[in-house]
Amino acid sequence: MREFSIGEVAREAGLAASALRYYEKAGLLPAPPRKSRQRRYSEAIFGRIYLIRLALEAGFTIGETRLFLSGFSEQTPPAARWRALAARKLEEVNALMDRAQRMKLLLETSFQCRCPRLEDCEQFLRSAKRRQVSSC
Amino acid sequence: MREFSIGEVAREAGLAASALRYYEKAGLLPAPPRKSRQRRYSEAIFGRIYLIRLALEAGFTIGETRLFLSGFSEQTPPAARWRALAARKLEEVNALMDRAQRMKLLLETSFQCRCPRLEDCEQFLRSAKRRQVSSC
DNA sequence: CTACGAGTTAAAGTACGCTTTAAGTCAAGC
DNA sequence: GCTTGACTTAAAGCGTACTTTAACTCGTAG
Repeated sequence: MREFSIGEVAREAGLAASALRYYEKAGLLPAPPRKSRQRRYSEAIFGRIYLIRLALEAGFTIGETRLFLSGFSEQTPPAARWRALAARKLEEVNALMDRAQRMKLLLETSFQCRCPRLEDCEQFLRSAKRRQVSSC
Repeated sequence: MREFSIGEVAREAGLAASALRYYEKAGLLPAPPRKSRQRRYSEAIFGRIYLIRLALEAGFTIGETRLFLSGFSEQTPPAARWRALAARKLEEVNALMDRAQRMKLLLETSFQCRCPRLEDCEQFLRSAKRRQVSSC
């Protein structure tokens, strides 16, 4: 099986080598064997990185991602710890989606608003929240 | 019209006084008149704060929020600058909603996954992305 | 007069996810 | 032997949105 240097892994995974070292320090990646001090990764690293990116891009923090990864290896089926985290995180996701919704509404309604004064627009936005669309 | 100290405003708005001073420094809030060095706010401050929180909670940065606020006062209708910002921001919102979706999917599918080994779960999650739900 | 509570400032600290820097190690090519 | 390029480390830096700290100024109550 092929071995990869940190630079190769970084290139293939689309990350900076420094990010990989950071993940290792943070306990997201295992410390790989070395050849004359340099890290040698096996193909398996890419799967791990995929999971890490999935979690991080999904909005998990580093700590949560570590928990996420260890949630699988420590117990079968996924630990209660991970389930609790997932439940808590689902609430956050819902808040996130609300936020995105509000953001969209803010953008769209203030885009529509032709009020000359800020104070009027404030009313416009407040009522847009309630009535979705109105006149100003 | 009643006047408010920074502490009163903070209490009513549910913010820290330090946050209000921070907003002022950042150009989000106008520098209010002083009474023996202390800030005295009028009722109008609450509307302004409402807009600021709306924008910040919607995911705007401080700089964007400043632009958002000044977008109204400088021109009528809202400046081209603000429109450009809004358009750019709408793309970000869409990315945000995608992210929230992915997050939800990750949480739900990994919640369902009973794989003993991380590597299997990786496959599970990968395929979940394509097929939405499958067996593992 | 003195102590208290609330306000003032500039500057430093916080958390997160990295990146950048400085200084050094190592194998390969000329 | 020397340069080149990729790697190594620890530590500092970055951007965002604030908070905290330290040292100070007030007005009021006792």
